[in-house]
Amino acid sequence: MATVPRVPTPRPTDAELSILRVLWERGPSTVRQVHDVLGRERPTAYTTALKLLQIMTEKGLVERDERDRTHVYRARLTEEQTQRQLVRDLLDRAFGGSAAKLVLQALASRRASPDELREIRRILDNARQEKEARDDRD
Amino acid sequence: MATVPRVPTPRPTDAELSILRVLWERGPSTVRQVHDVLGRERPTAYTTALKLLQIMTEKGLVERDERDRTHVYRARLTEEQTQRQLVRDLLDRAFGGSAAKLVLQALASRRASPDELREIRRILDNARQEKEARDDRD
DNA sequence: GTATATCTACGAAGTTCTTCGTTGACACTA
DNA sequence: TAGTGTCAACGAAGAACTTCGTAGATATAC
Repeated sequence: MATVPRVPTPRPTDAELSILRVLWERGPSTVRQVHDVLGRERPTAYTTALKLLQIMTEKGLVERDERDRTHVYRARLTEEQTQRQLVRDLLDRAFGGSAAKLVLQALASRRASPDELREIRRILDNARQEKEARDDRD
Repeated sequence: MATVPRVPTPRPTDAELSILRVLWERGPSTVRQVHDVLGRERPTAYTTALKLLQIMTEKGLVERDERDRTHVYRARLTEEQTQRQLVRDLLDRAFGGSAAKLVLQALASRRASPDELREIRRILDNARQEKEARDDRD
């Protein structure tokens, strides 16, 4: 019986994030599968992926199914949850909590495509409508 | 004569970022001044700030004026440049390069104030106008 | 001038991060 | 069943990060 790690999951490190990306894309995976995907970008030893996944299990970043001899790992938080956590973290560490500044730099750092601009506009409209709904209700 | 590091400045660590925040706010500062500001949040030894600033000088994150016995440090990149770098980095590491997703999570992670929403709208309008200007020109 | 305070430089300890080799258990196959 | 391959576990090495103490130089105060 795996113990369920309490408390807030720590911010994933760079290597841990690269593993999470694989798990989000592939779904629950074995060490072998994770290692194979990572190896396409940058070859590393099998035990590197294994060790990382073991540590991530201790930290509560992933969960491990040990029923078979070959264990199966899956991300504990969704991609969106982790993204939100990372954004909040960056907001605090480097943007004084100003979401507007972060958006500004997001648009400046990489030219957003027209599709993306449309998408962002849609998000903003939704945010406004939600706010109006809240105001009407209150 | 201090050698000017030519490599791209590395991503600042957490402690380094907290020092950069002080330098951006105060402008060029001595170790003592940086240490005093940091100490208000979390007391540390004077030499901790000193060592950090020495390392940051080697990395090229800050520049040091050694003309006086008491050296004066200043951030090598502006706050905006660093923010852009950090956003780009996070975009690559966790968002598959999608600025729209990052904006979405920025709005979700911390309820943006009406002022901020207005500001973000303004930014978007500017982005659109710039694009139209480009299209007209081309 | 001597004592006191302040500054930089240096080294080192303790932690985390990343990588890998080795070992022993288990599975498959000829 | 002997040999080959795969797996998890473990330890350890090396780098980076963060913290601080000590030493030596220099300025300041009495």
